[in-house]
Amino acid sequence: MAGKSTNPNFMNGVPELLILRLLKDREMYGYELVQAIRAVTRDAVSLGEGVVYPVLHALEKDGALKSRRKPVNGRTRVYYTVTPAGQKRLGALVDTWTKLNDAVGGAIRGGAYVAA
Amino acid sequence: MAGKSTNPNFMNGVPELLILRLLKDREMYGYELVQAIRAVTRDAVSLGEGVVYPVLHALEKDGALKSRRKPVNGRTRVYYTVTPAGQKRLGALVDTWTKLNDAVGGAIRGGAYVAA
DNA sequence: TGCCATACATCGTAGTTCGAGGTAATATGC
DNA sequence: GCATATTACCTCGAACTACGATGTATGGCA
Repeated sequence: MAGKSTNPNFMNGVPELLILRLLKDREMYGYELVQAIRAVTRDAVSLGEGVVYPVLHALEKDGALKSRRKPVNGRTRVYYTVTPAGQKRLGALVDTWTKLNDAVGGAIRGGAYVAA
Repeated sequence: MAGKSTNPNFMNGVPELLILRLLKDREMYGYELVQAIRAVTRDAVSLGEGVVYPVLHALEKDGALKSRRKPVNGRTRVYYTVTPAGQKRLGALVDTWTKLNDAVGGAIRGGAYVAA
């Protein structure tokens, strides 16, 4: 119920945010994203392929991403780029994240609840 | 799929953290917590009773909280306090939250991945 | 008396994330 | 030439959270 030795439960929504953010800088493919996320968060966040691919598909279906297939060395890679809708979505995500962050951070530090 | 007009999806695990944090300062009852959370986060986080009560029950079942019933003006309130186990759990939660926060914050701002 | 706030609680639904597993092709080591 | 690891895609079932709706009951107020 509490003891899941994998990623913590604050993770919800974070994969989507991270993926959009990384793709904003440059075109990438799924397998590459998996490693890029580990690298950019210095292993603090480690998403498996079973997380990344479904998010990618969902985002594309929602029109936030566009994909193109590109054969490289016989293997086929699916590269993703962020659409304008995706940029907007990323902006909203970052905004919400920041707000929530301030609120929770304040609660952790501030503690004191001044009753009416 | 994306358009949920309620709380964002970063919320996972946050209710538990917030509840433990508030109860660490002083004994409180469920209904009070619902409002305290709104107050302390300045409405950035708004948890319904359908969120707070189940979390309270789960935490007590896990030994992180202790409860006592106290009649006030004919109504019965269930007051909760944090156990040593709960304190430890809160500590771990805050730690994890902070780490994740740094990682995601860095990814949002930094963009570029600076190896070692 | 009717209504709202207090105060507890549970249920079904919806959405995420996770690990495990499955398919292929290329590169590497022996 | 052959086994293994790496690259690269993908899907599935299980588990968990969080949510709104709903239900019960009491006290205060008009």
